[in-house]
Amino acid sequence: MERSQTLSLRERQKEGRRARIIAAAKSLFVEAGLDNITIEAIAEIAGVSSVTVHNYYGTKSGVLLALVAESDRELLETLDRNLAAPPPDLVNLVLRFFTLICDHTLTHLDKPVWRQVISASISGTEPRFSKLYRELDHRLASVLIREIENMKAAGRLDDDTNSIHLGWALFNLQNARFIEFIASDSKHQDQALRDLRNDLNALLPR
Amino acid sequence: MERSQTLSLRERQKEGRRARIIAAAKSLFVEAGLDNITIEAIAEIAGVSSVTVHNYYGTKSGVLLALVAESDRELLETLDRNLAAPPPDLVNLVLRFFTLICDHTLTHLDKPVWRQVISASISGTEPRFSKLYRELDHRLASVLIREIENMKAAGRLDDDTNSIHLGWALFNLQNARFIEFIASDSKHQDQALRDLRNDLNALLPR
DNA sequence: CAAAATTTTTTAGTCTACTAAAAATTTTAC
DNA sequence: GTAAAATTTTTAGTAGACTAAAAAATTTTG
Repeated sequence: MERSQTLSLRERQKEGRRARIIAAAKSLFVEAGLDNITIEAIAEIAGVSSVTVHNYYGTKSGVLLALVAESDRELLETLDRNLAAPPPDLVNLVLRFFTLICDHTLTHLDKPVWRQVISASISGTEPRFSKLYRELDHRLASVLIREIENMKAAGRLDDDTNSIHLGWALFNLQNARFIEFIASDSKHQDQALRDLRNDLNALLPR
Repeated sequence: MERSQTLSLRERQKEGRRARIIAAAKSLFVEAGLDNITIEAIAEIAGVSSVTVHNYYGTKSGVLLALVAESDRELLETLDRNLAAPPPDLVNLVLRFFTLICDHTLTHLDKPVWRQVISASISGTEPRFSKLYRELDHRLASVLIREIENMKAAGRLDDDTNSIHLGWALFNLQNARFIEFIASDSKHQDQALRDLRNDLNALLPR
């Protein structure tokens, strides 16, 4: 709050509007779902005009994108913090990774909203969405790859393992279960975890 | 054309309109993309009013759904026909499976349209879409599971392999690469195939 | 062939995202 | 404090999905 020297009044006001808009959108989206919310409603709660929302974020999906970008930053921090003590084996590494991701996503937004996010990332209508998601996937896979290399260095994994290929394979596997988890309201997280464990046990040599 | 006894004139006309609508939609979707096509345009080419299109299919996504349902039926037939001679090992089974799916999807619709399909199946806005997709995934995974059991019966696979778990794991793995393939215009099918091969080699014991 | 039943079309209208331009407001710079 | 610059709001409008009800057309039925 003491940085009035670096940011002009105008910039601070803009920042404030931005923050108010995504805060309003977040609560409304979770409350009623993306499709049932109008830009008008967001604008009203944020105390700006609907045209301003458009000028700031372009489209309704643009607002959602901003929401998600924020959440992504935190997820990567969370992973770095909580994967610190590396699990003893591959299966538990992936299960832990999966659990952290599920926990994180649900504390920020709910399933219906995440569905819209994943949906938008695939549809390609909003190229920024696709880009953001590709980048996030890359960063997440990198976390797994890093951990695999740590395990290799610690002698807990065969030396001729290809960390990059294995990392991506495991990421894709858990991501499929993540999407399945998000796509269905009735799918519980512990069930998804069991399914993933079955996947891993069926594939990996013991 | 000789079944005027079983189908009344009215039913045949309805059938005809239905067929004309999805044929019109198919060509228009591929030509210009879902978002750039209006119901009006579909109706005009099909020779009906726009209200009729709504009455028949509900929403624009509903039209797309009908298109996809048709394609699904054919895909399952194709798989049954072409997987007849079972490949010698797991990796080649999955690679073949993947190739058949990619080939089939691209002969029917193009990537932009398939993106909308996958996107709609996840968004959950159109519950029928999600349902159709869950069912298709189930059937596709069942094909893999069946082939795995054949391999087990032929002694080419360990007897204590859990076919169901392994089948789903492999399906999810190839499906992740399929979605990646569809999501990006620049991703070529042979590159996707190489990626999938790397996934499989990294995971499966040799 | 005429009445009844069915279905489509026409008509009219709502809703909301999104856009462009003019008008009003507010910050900034001197 | 005032002129200039930046930014928001107001205003006005387009487009297209979707809906409801009345009107028109067509098939079916006896």
